[in-house]
Amino acid sequence: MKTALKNLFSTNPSQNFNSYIKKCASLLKNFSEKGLVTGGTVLHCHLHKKGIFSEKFIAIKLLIMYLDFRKLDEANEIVKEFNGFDLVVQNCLINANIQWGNLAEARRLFDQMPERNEVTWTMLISGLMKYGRLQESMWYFEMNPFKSVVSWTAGISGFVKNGSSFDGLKLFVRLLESGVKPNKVTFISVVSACIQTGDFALGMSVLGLIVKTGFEDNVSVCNSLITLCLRMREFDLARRVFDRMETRDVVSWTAILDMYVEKGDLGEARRIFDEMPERNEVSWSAIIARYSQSGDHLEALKLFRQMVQEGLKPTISCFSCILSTLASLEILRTGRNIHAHVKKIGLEGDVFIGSSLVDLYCKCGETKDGRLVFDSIEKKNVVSWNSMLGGYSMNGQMDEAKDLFDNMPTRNNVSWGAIISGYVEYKQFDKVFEVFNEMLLSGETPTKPTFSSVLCACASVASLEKGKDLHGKILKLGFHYDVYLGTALTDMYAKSGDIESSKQVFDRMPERNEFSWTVMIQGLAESGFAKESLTLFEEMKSCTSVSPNELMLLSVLFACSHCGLVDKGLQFFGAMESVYGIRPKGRHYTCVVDMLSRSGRLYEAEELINSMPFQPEANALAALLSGCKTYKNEEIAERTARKLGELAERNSAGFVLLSNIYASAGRWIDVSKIRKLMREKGLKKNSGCSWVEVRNHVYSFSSDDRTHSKSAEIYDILELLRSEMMAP
DNA sequence: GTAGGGTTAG
Repeated sequence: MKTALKNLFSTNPSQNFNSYIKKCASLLKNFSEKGLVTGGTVLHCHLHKKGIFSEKFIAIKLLIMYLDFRKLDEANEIVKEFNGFDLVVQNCLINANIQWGNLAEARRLFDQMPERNEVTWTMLISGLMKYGRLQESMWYFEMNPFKSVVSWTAGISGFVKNGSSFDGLKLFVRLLESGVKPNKVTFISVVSACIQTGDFALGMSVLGLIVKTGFEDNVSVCNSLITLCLRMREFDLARRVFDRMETRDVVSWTAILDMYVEKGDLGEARRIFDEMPERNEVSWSAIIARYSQSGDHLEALKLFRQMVQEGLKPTISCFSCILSTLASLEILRTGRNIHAHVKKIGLEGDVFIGSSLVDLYCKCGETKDGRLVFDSIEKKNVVSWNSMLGGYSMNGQMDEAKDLFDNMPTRNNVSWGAIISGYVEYKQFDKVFEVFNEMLLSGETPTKPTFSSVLCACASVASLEKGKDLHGKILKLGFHYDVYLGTALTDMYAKSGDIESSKQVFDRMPERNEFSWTVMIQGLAESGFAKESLTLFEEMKSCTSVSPNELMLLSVLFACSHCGLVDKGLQFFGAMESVYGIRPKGRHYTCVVDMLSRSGRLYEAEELINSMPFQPEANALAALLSGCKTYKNEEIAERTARKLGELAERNSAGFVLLSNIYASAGRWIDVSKIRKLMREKGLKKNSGCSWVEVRNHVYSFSSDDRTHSKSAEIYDILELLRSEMMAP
């Protein structure tokens, strides 16, 4: 900005007046577009000093600039110079009012004008279209005595932008009949109408017309043709159009970049991006968005920083994309900075940015901040509602989530999925099935992730019946080829005790990932097929590139423990850190302690506990104690019980185990002492629970309360049964 | 040739 101004100030206006004026005009336009208020004001002062201000050409540019900046006093000064009744000046004022949304004022100005021209009419037509007032706009269109190609195009593109492509195309036919020649802008709008209707044949006949009228060499028309081919997934044709273009602009390059992005060829897209002669915000947005979507959040963040460093202003979509990247990485600090920046430039209420901010705050656990942003979004859409709903749901605020869900203006399958996944995550399984059934009744088709969460619920309550039902629905939709759903089905069958079906689903999966192998190895181990589990683990290691994880190794240790392969188990345990790079957790130690204790290797078990770098789980001590009981080792039992007592001070599991051990030894006085201690400390044992399934509804029962809605009746019947049984 | 219509990303 500074250099441009300096250049201008150093040239003498009288030398080449016309080019000087042109330079001023283009600078003013530039300042206006980029919002550079200072630059504009400085140039205005300069022109005033030189006395060039009276040039109408310049004065209009200044007026537009001040209107853009909303500097009304300055704008009024200029209007006064013209006594206020110049046609062009009036047109500028009408346009400004339309941009600001003051349609009534724009119409008032229009009505009181002594004469109007083509531009006056067109501005009103396109202005009304912009605000979706199609009928009014068409009324003015028909009244317009001038009807140049620009007003025809304003009408066509207005329809297209409002999603009424068909009306747009009808208007285009009328244009052809009227004898007015369409121009490049008309064709661009018409092509975009073809894209919207998805009618490729129509697109091709428009292409024919474009060639016939000689617009096939126009850069912008070709750009829109490339987009048409892309949307119709005619990638080769798109590439051909691109290749035969003589000149290409940044839009052409971005369109072809988008083609590779669309094809999922991120490598080629990146190559194009690096080779592009020029890049703008949209090109950057395209590549950043794709890195973010494909999960390479760090690369997306890197590119975003680079973009800002190169002095480009991120667009709304770019902000929203980078906010969602930050959400995935859970980087709240940077997110808050961007939030502050977005607020400063007045974009906080934007629906895209707002929804991303809601998501960011919720993913970082700050639902309150998320709610504040949500409430500030001006025109909420279903995505914003879903972000807030998902936010509550993922943070376990199910009451808030349900409340929001019930009050949503519109729901889609993502909304249903969000609330269901919350119920699954927070183990309210009866709610899961209730809401899922409601969803099916409403006619909504569940998404793959939704099926996956409901299957997880089936696995958790071991409901084979529901699981099979879901399997059927998944087959019908052709979702069974999906890795995640295949894995979820494998897990569901294994956890519901149908290990054969589980293995069958696993074997038929066209593709397996780390999770698929994990659930199958775990399923086999926990269903008592220890040898098969170990064989599968070996198969995975030798045939795939999947590397063992924490859970798999736990299953492997569990399997070894259950088929008495103590030394093999110890070998795996030893290899965990050195070979697989996984530091053993408490549960791995517990499993090995259990394995040693069961086989009577009590001293080794005790030694392992003592060598642990952190506190053992209460279960590890209990396993050792139970081994001591089996192999009658009073000495170790004594020491272990003391340790368990110490542990019990801090955690209820220890207390429960200790009291169980006392109970099995018949030491009832100690048992009641412990129970009393637990009550005093406010520790509560998680009570056991069982359930029955009646007509698609799961009823759960627990020992310590009467939560069932019909518990009074149930107890009455129990009493009745008891008296029946006692009767002689 | 000062005011009005268009294409790329989400």
